[in-house]
Amino acid sequence: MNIGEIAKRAGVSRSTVSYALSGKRPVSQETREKIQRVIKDLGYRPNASARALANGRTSTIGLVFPPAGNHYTGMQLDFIGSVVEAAAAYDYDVLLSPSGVDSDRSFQRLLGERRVDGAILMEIRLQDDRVEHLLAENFPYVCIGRTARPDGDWWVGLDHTALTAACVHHLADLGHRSIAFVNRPERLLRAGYESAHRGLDGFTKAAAERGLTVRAYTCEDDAPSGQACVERILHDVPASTALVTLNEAALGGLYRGLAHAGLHVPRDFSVTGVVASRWAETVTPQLTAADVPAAQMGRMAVELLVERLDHHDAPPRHHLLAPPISLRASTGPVGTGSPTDPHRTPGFDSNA
Amino acid sequence: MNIGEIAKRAGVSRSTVSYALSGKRPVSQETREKIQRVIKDLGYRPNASARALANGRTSTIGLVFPPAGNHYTGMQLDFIGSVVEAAAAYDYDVLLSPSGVDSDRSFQRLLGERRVDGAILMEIRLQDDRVEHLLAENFPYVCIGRTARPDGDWWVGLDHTALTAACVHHLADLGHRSIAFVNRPERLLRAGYESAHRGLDGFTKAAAERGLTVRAYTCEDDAPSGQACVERILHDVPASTALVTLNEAALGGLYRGLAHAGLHVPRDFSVTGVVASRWAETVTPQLTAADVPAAQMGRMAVELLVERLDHHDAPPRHHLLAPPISLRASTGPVGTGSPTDPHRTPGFDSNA
DNA sequence: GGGATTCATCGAACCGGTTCGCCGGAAGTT
DNA sequence: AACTTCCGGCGAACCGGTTCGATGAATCCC
Repeated sequence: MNIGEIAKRAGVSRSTVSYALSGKRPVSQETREKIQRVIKDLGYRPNASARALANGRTSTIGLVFPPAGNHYTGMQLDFIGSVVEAAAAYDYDVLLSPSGVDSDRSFQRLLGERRVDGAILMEIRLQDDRVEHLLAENFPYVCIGRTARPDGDWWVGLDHTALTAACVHHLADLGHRSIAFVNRPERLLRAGYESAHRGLDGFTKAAAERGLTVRAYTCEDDAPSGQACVERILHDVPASTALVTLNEAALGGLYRGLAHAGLHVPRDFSVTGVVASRWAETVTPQLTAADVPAAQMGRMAVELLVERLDHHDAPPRHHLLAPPISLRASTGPVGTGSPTDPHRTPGFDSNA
Repeated sequence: MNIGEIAKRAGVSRSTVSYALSGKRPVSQETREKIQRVIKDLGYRPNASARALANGRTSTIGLVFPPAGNHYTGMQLDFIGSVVEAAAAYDYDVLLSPSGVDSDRSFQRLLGERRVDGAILMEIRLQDDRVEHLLAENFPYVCIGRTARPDGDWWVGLDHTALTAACVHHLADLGHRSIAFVNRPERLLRAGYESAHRGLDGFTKAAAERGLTVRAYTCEDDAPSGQACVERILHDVPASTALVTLNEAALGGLYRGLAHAGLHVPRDFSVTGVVASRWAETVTPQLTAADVPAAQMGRMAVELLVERLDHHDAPPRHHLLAPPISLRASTGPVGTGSPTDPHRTPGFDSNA
């Protein structure tokens, strides 16, 4: 069922069918209606590959995000969902590419073989070879996150530096003097993930400003690691009374670790960080956090990309977001009781 | 940069370049090397649209899942991740389509315009018009979930009936006599989502067998709704001592609701259900649950689809999974104390 | 040494759309 | 009546690959 078949049955040429569909040249009322009737009867839809080949656009955007194996976080889910939804509104499909680096086969497929018109990159690194590559190729893209040189680039990002600093100030204002930082996995920090780096920077600087005792940890993206991380924190600095985290996936484990140590949140120990509100509200007590507006960021990324695709010479644009801290229930003033004096029996989780 | 350019620079015809690349006809060592050198120098990669047009296959599979707006669950994330990863192993890309029903524009784009070679459908309904449509069109697909008529169909699914029944028996064995069921949102139940229906069936039948007092609830896919749901449960049947849930996204809220009511899990109240292990381990105490092997299911779905694509006349296959209940820490024998006698102060979550 | 075989390569057609240039006839102008 | 203008539609070329049949040279066999 192709355009030739439609043309034949409508008794016109292929080009006339094409013009009737695209409207790029006038077609008489009469023939247009005849063509549309045939199309409807046969349930014809133009072949996407042929169309893409002819006009050089696939109407597809690539969403590049690191591979699984390790875990996905809920925030990534929010990004994916909002990107897909926003793209649909602009009549774009979304192709998923699980690539962390330039050299990935998947990345080459997507771009080299022109499967997509443009790309949205997630999990940006400060030095990101994917970005360098796209820049060199002049391939349209938008980053969710920003590299070390964000000027003249297309991105939508969070001001992690400001956000973690705000968390520190919030805790310092409540009287906390010894605070831990729970980062993303060490592997990601080493690889130069921007959120991990900028978050750590903001934390460190703000802590120095306030003269706090701090210690930074890395933690895998899962609950058991979060629990283990809290154990390390309390072992290293038993006087710790609060933590700031970027690690959404470990959050449940952090809470569990504190509960096992007999520490009540927020009475004995405060927890805050940078987390999507949807997940911050999942834990009990609900997390006081800088809410990551993941859905909004996904939408914005699509909007920027569409703009870039529509106007090939549009000047670079970006959005830097710094949402305020939402006060929920996981932070409070430093308690008077010793944190090693549990208010309830540790180890109530019998098979831990 | 196309195949003609490569041919010209290598001093051969276009067809020779094509054969050198595909290996479908022998090409002399000498010319092959020359061609490969030129290709490498120019960084050539064949255009995917042209290739798709010529050989009628896009090397892309569609992943059809309901739109956002409502929330995505973690389980869906696991499916998406594992499908993408498995597809990559077979050299397929994954195109996301946020469509719940046949009539969605996105669905029509994907299939009618032949953007994909096959589709994987998520969130199956007992009567699913998408499945009917694909069946009628003889379009290759695999369902994650099964319709009311699963015979002769391609799918990988969970035996929700058996799983919820197992949860009931587990609780009954522990002495629970009054159990609540927390289902997915009412909208989904009405729409005929298979997990919601089969899960409810299994729950109801097993409860009848064991002569238990039960009550079933629907609950939106988020924490606040979970909390509200627990309040309803305790209001309706104060003597309830356990619940079974299919609602992963509400889990955190269910726990919070119990905590607010002063009920300790598992001493005063047991919780179990059907949840991916990754999320079951997030909550404290960790959830005793039938672990949804989402990653495995995603892989299997891709394998089935690839088989179907490779052998167009392959007989229908499916996998029905019924993972055992993983005993963690959220269920226990019915306590001796009255459940309305809190062991700790309710409302400790100060801004709830 | 001539006919059959093998091998590497080429040219042309095709996949299913889009787009450009052109043409024939009706309408409008003087 | 002859000349321009306008409109609707047609045919051919093109996008960038794949694939089939044919061709010519080298090799083999009796």
